[in-house]
Amino acid sequence: MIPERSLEVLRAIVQDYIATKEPVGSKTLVDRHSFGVSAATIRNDMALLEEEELIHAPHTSAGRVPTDKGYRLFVDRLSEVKPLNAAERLAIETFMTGSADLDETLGRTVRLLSQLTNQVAMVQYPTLGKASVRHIELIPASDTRVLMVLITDNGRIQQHVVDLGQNIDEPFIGELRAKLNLLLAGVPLSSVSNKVEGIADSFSPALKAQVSLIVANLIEQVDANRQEKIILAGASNLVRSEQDFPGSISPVLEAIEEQVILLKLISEMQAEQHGVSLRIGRENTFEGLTNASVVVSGYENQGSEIAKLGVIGPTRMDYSTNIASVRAVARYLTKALGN
Amino acid sequence: MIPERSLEVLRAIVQDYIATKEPVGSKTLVDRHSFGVSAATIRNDMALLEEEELIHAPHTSAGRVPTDKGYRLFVDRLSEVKPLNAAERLAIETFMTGSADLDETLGRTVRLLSQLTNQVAMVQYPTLGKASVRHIELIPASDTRVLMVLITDNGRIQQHVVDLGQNIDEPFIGELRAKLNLLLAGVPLSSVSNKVEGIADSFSPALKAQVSLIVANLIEQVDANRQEKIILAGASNLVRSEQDFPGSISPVLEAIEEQVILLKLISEMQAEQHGVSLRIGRENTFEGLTNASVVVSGYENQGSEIAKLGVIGPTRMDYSTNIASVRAVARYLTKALGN
DNA sequence: ATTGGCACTCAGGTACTTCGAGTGCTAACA
DNA sequence: TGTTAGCACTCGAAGTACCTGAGTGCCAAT
Repeated sequence: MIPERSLEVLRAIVQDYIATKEPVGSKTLVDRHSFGVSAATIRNDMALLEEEELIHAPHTSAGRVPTDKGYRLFVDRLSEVKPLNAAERLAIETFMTGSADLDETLGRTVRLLSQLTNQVAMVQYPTLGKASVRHIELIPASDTRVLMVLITDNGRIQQHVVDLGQNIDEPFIGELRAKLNLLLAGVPLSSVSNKVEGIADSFSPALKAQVSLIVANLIEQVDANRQEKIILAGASNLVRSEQDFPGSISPVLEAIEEQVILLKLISEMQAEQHGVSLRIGRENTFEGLTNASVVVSGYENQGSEIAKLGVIGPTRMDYSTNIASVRAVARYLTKALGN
Repeated sequence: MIPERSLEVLRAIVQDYIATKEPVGSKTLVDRHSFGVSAATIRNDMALLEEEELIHAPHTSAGRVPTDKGYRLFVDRLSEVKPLNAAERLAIETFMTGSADLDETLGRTVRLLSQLTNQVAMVQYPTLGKASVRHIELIPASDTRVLMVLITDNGRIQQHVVDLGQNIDEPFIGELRAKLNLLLAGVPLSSVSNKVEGIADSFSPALKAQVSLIVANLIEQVDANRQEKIILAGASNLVRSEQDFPGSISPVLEAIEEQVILLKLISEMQAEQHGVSLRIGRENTFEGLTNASVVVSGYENQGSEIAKLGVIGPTRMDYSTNIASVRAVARYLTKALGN
């Protein structure tokens, strides 16, 4: 068990290092904080912390820097989530009001989050996993093409154009639309492909090909929607904290440009405490993110989590405020989606 | 008038500098190229080029580097557009086939362009300026909300949800849909707001409020669509060429994250030769882009230019291949949109 | 357990030197 | 007139040496 004062020393090291970017030594520590003991005593504590691999000295005659493990202990046991100040709350309020459109709401959210944290912010589009079909619309969009619109009960709307390769028979389209809606209204997206299986059989042989085409597209669309999407903002913030990344930030930038990586990362992260999930440094198994930390929180609609949002930055980030910001933005977004 | 051989020297300097990233001196020049004259003669030519402000010496005892003006003369008069090699053409072909959806097509295009050029690539969404209405659809999306879909004759589809604040009367929606389509089919987007002006009067007073709401939303949507949009890819390429940006790349990244700046920039650029438009270094009046070059080309649908695409990189970029790539991708995109 | 004392380490800064690629100029040459 | 060889000069980059001081670990005393 690590004694109380040693943990206080760790907290002080993390805080000072985040604030100054400088490795922090025993002397600076005692006069910046009032421990009531001498520098030599602090040194003993530091030796203990080093043994526990919570801190680490870049070289013999330098101060100490927290390790990933040190940061982890800090956020889990030593840090408090800083409440946002009035200005920040105001920024959130004004940023989030007055947008009805999902695209715009999420766009604003991601920019807000990146401004608030000075990190790279990401927002995942709502997954359709638990959603069900509210309505399917088929609209002739040209001589041979039909626009298919899929509306889900969480308000998400997806559209896709299907080219039938032959002239459209409007009454047929109407009939198909009616049948599809009868069959699928209220059906969870996950069961759509089962439900529509035999539908082509109820049409005349001449039309079967067209029905199959449209149905195949519908299924593809439902599936494609499970393919999730992420939007980013504030990549330049990463460059500003470049010196925090040993080597180059290039791999980091590449990783965050690759949606697949981010989606995988996000999906692996389950809410821990405060409703926020963290990955610190090497806890990220992804090549290129081993010097980065990720802060993620879920946001909800109709009482269940539909997607996540968060920030990515150097391990030397201000966890307290970033966790607070991510959490607050997630809550406001949940609220905004409530309408 | 600058003599022929001096221009050849300039060409050699630009090419060598692009290839090596090193300021190029008279000696290296003569043994890399066969000018048939001595280094001293080349030095005389260089003195001339320096007087014309086409090249510039970073310091007294270093080689020369092209100025913005030098690059400009190079691309205007000395460079040939390199034809793409087989592998590149293949990459374009495979990348662009098999996507019907506009979003996906443009998404692929921008990634393709960034891969091809190793620069930051951008693609502007088609403007609706010259487009006209093909069809308007109104679909109840919940008890009180209506999904409005606007289809334009260039195949673009926009949707928006309107909350009527009261329960929906389906026959009324049907009537309004019919009237709107009768009135607006084939009408250019720019005239939509004029056309629909009096439409509310043809409905009973009880319904006027709802009609006005929907119409207002329609107009807003048409206008909002004139607000253009750009997608980017390959920001990490910028970081890889970081040393080409004196000071920091941070302002460059900020500039390209700011859609408004890019849109303004793009709109100012009119096609020059080869159908491609260039801005080199300080020709970009935007703060933060004064060390960057921009290569842009328009792409077309139905015979008229609908939007632009291009790349952004350091002034020390390979203009010949980048111009070729931008032009080729623009053409393929035009072709892909033809279907 | 805490502290003062002390020898030790080592990154980073400063000062100095060397090296060499590249220059501009001049005088000679074709 | 254009070209060339020769030469003195410049100056950044790289190497060397040295110093400084923040920080350390350890020990003996409290």
